[in-house]
Amino acid sequence: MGRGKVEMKRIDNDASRGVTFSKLRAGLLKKAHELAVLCDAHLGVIVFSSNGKLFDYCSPHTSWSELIQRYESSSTSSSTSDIQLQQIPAEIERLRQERDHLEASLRRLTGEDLSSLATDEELDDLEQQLQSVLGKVRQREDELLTEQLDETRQKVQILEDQNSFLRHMFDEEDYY
Amino acid sequence: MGRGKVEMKRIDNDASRGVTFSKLRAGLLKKAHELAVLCDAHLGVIVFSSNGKLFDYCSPHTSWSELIQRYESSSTSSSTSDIQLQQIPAEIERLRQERDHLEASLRRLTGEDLSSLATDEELDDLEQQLQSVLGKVRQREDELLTEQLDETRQKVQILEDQNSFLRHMFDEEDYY
DNA sequence: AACTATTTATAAGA
DNA sequence: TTCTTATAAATAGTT
Repeated sequence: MGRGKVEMKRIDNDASRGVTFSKLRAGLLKKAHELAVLCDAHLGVIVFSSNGKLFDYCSPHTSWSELIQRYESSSTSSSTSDIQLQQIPAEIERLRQERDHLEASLRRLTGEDLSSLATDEELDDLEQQLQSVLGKVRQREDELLTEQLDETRQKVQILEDQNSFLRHMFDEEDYY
Repeated sequence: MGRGKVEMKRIDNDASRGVTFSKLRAGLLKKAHELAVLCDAHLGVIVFSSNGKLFDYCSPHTSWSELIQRYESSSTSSSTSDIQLQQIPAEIERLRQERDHLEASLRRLTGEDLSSLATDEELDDLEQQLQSVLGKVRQREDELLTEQLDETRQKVQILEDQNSFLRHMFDEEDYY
């Protein structure tokens, strides 16, 4: 990509290898981010330059320990005999599934992923649910307003009493 | 890159997200290989699709255990070499917090915990959000109806054609 | 799974 | 190093 093609082999010249490294590394991490965001993938990239400097990327809502654990459980069948250690990954997997499920519910409820609701009936249910929540919200707003009105009325009452008292005192003073 | 720009947000449609995932994943791994070969870098990429399938790349003359070890010693000053055991409790904690946060968001959005929204303004924001989702849902319902109408009209067209053809055949038969 | 109109990445030059 | 620009490459929408 650029003014000319490049052969797929190590760039000999030290300086241009460094420059190209910076450019390609930036491009790679950007692409990684795009894949993560657009496709909702969990991913990570680790890069060491030829002189040992580290660069890395990890998708949102992901961590390297998650990636490495999932990698190991996907690619190898562990033969560890330690029961406690074996139960930890199960707990992690349970939490991940719970999280993924909650994320999906949230997306549905915020209308971010309506395409997963294919039928009239499902959409109708969601509409009902939203209407019901909207009703609750409005009711809560009413309550809040009523409370505020009550408070304010009480204040008015107190102030009127004070006012009347002061006026009375003032009137009495006039007699002297 | 392509016929149109794409917003940097999760692709809602399941099918196109899958297609895009395949394309972008292939691109990412190719770029990773270019960086490794051209610039003599040691690098690795791990990708999990949103439905949990694993893909990975590791540069030539490199292994994941090497990358992880170097990553550990580059990014932390810890001398323990087992990244997994060290980070498991943190990972569990991270997932729990993420889950709790999602649960809280969901409760707010379903109106189960409106008492946590104390001010008029917060309630108003929620009302706005719900209205907006409701709008999207109704729009989606309309789309669905329109699609169904189109399909049905096409069926009518096809049946009318067949009908007319059959009628024609029948008429011709009468001549004999 | 192919095709192409476009967008994006980047090699070379300044 | 950073900016520019011509060109190669990737890919979004389409078939």
